[in-house]
Amino acid sequence: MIQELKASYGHLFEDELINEILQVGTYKEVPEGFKLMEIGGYVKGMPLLVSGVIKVLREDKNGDELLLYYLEKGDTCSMTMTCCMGQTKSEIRAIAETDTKLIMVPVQKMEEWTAKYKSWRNFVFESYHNRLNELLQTLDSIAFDNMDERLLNYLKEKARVNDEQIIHNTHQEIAYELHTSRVVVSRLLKKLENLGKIELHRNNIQIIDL
Amino acid sequence: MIQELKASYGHLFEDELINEILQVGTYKEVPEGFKLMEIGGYVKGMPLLVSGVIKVLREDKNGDELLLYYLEKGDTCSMTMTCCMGQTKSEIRAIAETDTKLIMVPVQKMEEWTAKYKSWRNFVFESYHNRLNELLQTLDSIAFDNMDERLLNYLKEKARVNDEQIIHNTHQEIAYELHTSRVVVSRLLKKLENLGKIELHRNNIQIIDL
DNA sequence: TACAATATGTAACATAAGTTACCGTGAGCA
DNA sequence: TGCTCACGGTAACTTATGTTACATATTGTA
Repeated sequence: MIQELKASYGHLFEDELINEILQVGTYKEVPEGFKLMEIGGYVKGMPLLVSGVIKVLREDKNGDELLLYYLEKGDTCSMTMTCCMGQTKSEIRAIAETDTKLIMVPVQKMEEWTAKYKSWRNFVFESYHNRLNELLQTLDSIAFDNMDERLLNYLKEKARVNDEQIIHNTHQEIAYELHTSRVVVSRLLKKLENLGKIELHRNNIQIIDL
Repeated sequence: MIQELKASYGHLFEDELINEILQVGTYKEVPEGFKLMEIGGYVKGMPLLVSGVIKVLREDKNGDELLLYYLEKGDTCSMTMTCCMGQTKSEIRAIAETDTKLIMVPVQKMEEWTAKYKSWRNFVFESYHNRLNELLQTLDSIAFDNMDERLLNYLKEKARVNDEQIIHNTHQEIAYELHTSRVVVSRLLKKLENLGKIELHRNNIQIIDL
């Protein structure tokens, strides 16, 4: 755990803080698809992402989903932080997009360290900053872009976070995360294929040139 | 200024912090329509809202706007906070919805007080929490609701923050904040009038029963 | 009063997206 | 092998929203 921590957070945190994290934090490995946080659930700890990707989702009245953003190495979940402080329930769902390694820190420490460590304060504020901006970008995309642009962004982001030129998802799964229907996704994907930007295969999409 | 501050924040902050704010803060009154923050602008201070309402807007590629949420008495602008810390530019525009009284605090103090005062930490975190949740609600509305529902929510919110049953806006202004066209707003407003929920007049809308 | 500017009403049409229905294909399994 | 099922392709249609155009009404003001 110590190497993992230092590799991802060593440049951010002073040694003393690293040591505190080692003492109270618990190391966790979760597989792809693992549900780390459910809507309405209470938050027991704050996750420090060491490797892997976590997707953060929002749910509508009918139980359908919408992808908000991804968390990556070095990130933490701001939603979790706010929930910790206020003792309120989670507003979002978090699911491991890939196999993921993380360190869970008890919520009480969070406030303590904010007073004690400047590096921790910076980390927390920067984290909020990043998350707010990601949320704004998602909002932009939904408010201002047509579905074809949103789909394009989705494919780009997905390829980026997974570091792969093949998207391993069915049209139905993509439709779900974009909060639209499978038919619409198939239609737009076919357009992209005709433009030579992608190649469609069963259960996966090969990215040619986005 | 001291009465204003104590009235709005006295129950939140300890006396010592109140005194510090009085020493370094500057009291400001701005009229309706005053632009407090522009997109791309750098942030000089953090606003503590004493009275009035501030609307926070996002801009698209064409320069058109979208209302994100309102700030009210006791609120502060999380975006500002994150910008202060990171020395980055503003992602949003903030405009006084009504005549507004506020106290501006220099950005350096922000970090200092986070270490020093537990009440300030709580305030900052709660503020983030509220803003994140408001942003999520806005996103829900845009992603999941039809325009008629969004319009209804808009009218309700507007009536609430201004504490008035009459909305003093043209259809064009409403369309602008909802990021749609005037014709669409007129159409949907007329529907609401036919349902007996509102009465339409020139330059204002009387709310009957939303 | 006459005029210009602004606000609103409304029709007619265009387009993006959602919906339903049905088909063929390929993968996995009995 | 043959069956089932998930996946993807596509047509046909509906609906919400955006667009263009024009009429009418109100307000302020020269």
